[in-house]
Amino acid sequence: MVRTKIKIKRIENATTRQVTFSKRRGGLFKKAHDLSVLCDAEVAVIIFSSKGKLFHFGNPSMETVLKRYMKANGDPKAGDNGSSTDNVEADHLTVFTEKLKLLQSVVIGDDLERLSVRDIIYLEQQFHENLGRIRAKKDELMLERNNDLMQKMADTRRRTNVNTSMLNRLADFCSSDIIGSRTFVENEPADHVVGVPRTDTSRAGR
Amino acid sequence: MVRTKIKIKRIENATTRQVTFSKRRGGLFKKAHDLSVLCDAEVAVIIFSSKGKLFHFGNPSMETVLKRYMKANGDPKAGDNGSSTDNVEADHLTVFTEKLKLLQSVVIGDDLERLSVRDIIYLEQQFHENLGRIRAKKDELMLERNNDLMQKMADTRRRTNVNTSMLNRLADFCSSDIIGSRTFVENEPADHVVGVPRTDTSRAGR
DNA sequence: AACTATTTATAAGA
DNA sequence: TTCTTATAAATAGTT
Repeated sequence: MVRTKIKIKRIENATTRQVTFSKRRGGLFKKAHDLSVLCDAEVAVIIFSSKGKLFHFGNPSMETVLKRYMKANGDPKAGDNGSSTDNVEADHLTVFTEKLKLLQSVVIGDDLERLSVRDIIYLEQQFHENLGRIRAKKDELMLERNNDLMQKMADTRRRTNVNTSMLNRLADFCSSDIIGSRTFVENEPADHVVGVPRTDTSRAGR
Repeated sequence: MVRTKIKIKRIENATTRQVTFSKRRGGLFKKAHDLSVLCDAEVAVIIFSSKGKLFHFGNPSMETVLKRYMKANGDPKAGDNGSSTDNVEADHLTVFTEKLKLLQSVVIGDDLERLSVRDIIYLEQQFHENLGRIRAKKDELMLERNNDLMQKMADTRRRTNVNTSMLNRLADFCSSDIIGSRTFVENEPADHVVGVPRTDTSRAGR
């Protein structure tokens, strides 16, 4: 985000992690507060630090929001509650995160320790195939996006050139016998084109 | 925040409020996710829109964080109930199968269609890293297994040789002057050794 | 804790 | 809704 861009992955250095936690916790609470005020929403945020310390924010209050959540979503332990567990639309990022987490747990957890050679070869194959699909999809997306960009640049250049030629004609017309012919330069060379960035599937092993 | 700075107070225009809600909800979930990953924290966010619709985010899961919150903070209504359903350790093979199924759904399902370029690059990275771990683990396992095998073969050969030499001595003793010296052949050449199969981690990126 | 150089989030407009 | 863009806000690394 700032002096340098960082990857969203666990910060290894404990001090840095603690500082970042403190800063971002404050930021998250502020965002939660702003959202609840601006949009008249009820919001609760619960955070446990890696050392187990609890922080929370609730508007109008933790209890209000949690009770409402239990009612809407079904308290897992507190007995029944009519019907309404599936009208919840989980956020897309949540779904994505849930799946990734599970994926991590397959490999990071001790599952890997307990697998047989046959299982692990199967797992390797699954990951390999999926990686291929993901990369194909990525290339497709990036190519698409680049085509859009090139299209836009072409449009811009065309418009610019039209303007330039009009200006030139205007200049010719106005000043042909006063200061001689003076033309405006184009502000873009004709071959200023964005190439397709290399997505380079062969380099996979970074 | 942008084209103009706004005051943090309820947005009166309903359309604007709805649009802002949608944008900021996404932003809040992303920040919550980033915090949990970067700082190894457990985070839950619950949002009710002004029209009563529920949205939530939880890492590692809503339930995990909420239970922990109840325990830490004292659940106002549901009295404690230590250890009921969550200390059950499911069968290992079942867990593994479940996880693989979920893994499939990440990529085979239509999730892939809905991902942004950023998400997909992240996903690629995850798969790539995990594939590396899996291959390393596989190598380790296979090497280990091979060492075991070699050990066993060496033992067997040693025992065989001992037997052979005993038989030879017995034969010498019993028949030295009946049929002359006859020795038993060893049943294995000395350099019959199993090589380590190539598992080739350099091939990671295809 | 304060400082900034950057990145990220986002309000308004299309 | 989704995209674009100018600008505000958040924040990583540094002091």
